[in-house]
Amino acid sequence: MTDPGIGHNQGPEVAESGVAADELKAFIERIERLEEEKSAIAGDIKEVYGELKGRGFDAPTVRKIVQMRKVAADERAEREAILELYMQALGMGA
Amino acid sequence: MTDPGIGHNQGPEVAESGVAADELKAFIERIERLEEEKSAIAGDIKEVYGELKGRGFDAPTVRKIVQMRKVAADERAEREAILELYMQALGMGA
Amino acid sequence: MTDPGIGHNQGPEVAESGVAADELKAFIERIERLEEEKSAIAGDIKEVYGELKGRGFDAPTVRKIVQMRKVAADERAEREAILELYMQALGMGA
Amino acid sequence: MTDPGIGHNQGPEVAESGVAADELKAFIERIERLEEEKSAIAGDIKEVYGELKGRGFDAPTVRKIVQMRKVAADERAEREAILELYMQALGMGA
DNA sequence: CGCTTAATATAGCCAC
DNA sequence: GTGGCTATATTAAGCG
Repeated sequence: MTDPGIGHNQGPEVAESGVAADELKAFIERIERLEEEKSAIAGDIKEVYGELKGRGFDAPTVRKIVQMRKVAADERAEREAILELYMQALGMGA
Repeated sequence: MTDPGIGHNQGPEVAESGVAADELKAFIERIERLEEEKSAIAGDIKEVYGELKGRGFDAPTVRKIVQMRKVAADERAEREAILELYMQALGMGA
Repeated sequence: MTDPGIGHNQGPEVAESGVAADELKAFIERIERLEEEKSAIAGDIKEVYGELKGRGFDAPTVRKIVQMRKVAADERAEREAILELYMQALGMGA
Repeated sequence: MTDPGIGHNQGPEVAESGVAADELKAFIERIERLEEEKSAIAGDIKEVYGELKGRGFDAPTVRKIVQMRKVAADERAEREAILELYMQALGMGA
C-alpha cells in the first residue's frame, strides 16, 4: 500500500500522479458549484421571510407553519401525543 | 412549542378577510418551492459524494477540503472588505 | 414491552405508573437547576462587561478579543497540516 | 470579523501606559473564567439529556417541556411583579 | 426597535 | 441501526 497509514484512505495514487488529483479537483468544483446554488436559494428564502415580515406577517410563526406542513401529519400527531402523555404524567395536562 | 404564540401578530386582518390569508398562502408556497429546490440540490451534492466515493476517494476528507476552501474564500473576502474600509477611510474609496 | 409499537419509544411506562413520571420530573429538575446556574453566570458576565464599560473600555471590542482568544490557533494549525497533503495534490499548496 | 473594529474606542490610554492594558487583561481573564464555568454547566446539561435519553425518554420532548415550564415561570414572575407594583401604588407595598 | 451577530436546537452524515 | 459529530436552521442577545 502506498498509503503511509495516517488513518484515512487518501484516494487513488494522489501523490504519484496528477491524474487522480485532477479528477478530485473536478469533483470538488462540482460540489462547490452546487453548494453555491444551494446558498443562493437559502438567501432567496431568507429574502422571502424578510418580505413577508415587511408585509406585517410574523416570520417565526410562518416558519412554524412551513415546518408543520413539511412534517407528515400523522407523524406530527404522534409527537404531540407523546408530548401530551408526558405532560399528563407531570400533571401539566390541560 | 406547538402553539404559534399568543400575543404574536397574526398578520394583517387574517381573521377578518381572506385577502391576507391568500397573501400568506402565496408566501408559504414560494418558500416551499424554494425549499424543494434546495433539497434537490442537496440531493445532487450527496450524489456527487457517492460518485467520488465509488471512484476511490474518501468522502469525509473531501468534505473537509471543501470546507477549508470555503473558509479560505471567506477569509479572503473579509480581508478585501477590510482593505476597502481602509481605502474609504483614506478617501480612496468609491 | 408495554409500548404498543406506534413507532417511537414513548418512555418507560409513562402512562401506567407514576414511577417514570417521577424519574422524568427528577431529570427536569436537575436540568432546571443547571440552567439556573448557567443563567446566573451569564448575568455575571454581563455585569463584568458593564463594569469594564464603566472603566472606559469598549465592550464590543473586548467581546471580539475574548472570541479571538477562544479560537485555538494550534488546533487550526493541526487541521491545516492534516490536509496539506491533499491540498498539495490539488496544486493548492503554499 | 477578525478586525476588532476601526473607529472603536480602544480604552483609556492603552497605547501610552501598561496600566490600562493590565486592567483590561484582568477583565478579560474574569470573563474567560466565567465563560469556562458556563461551558462546563452547558456540558452538564448535555450530559443529563444524554442520560435521560439512555433511560428511554425522548430528549426533544423533554426540551420542550423545560422550555414551557420556563415560560410559565417567567409569566408567573411577571404577574407577581405587576401585583407588587399595584400594591405599592396602593400604599400596600413593603 | 430593527438589524446584525452569537448561542442553541435540530437534522443529516459517518463510523462502529 | 445506533451513537457521535459536524453542518444548518432557529432563536436569543447585543448594539446602534
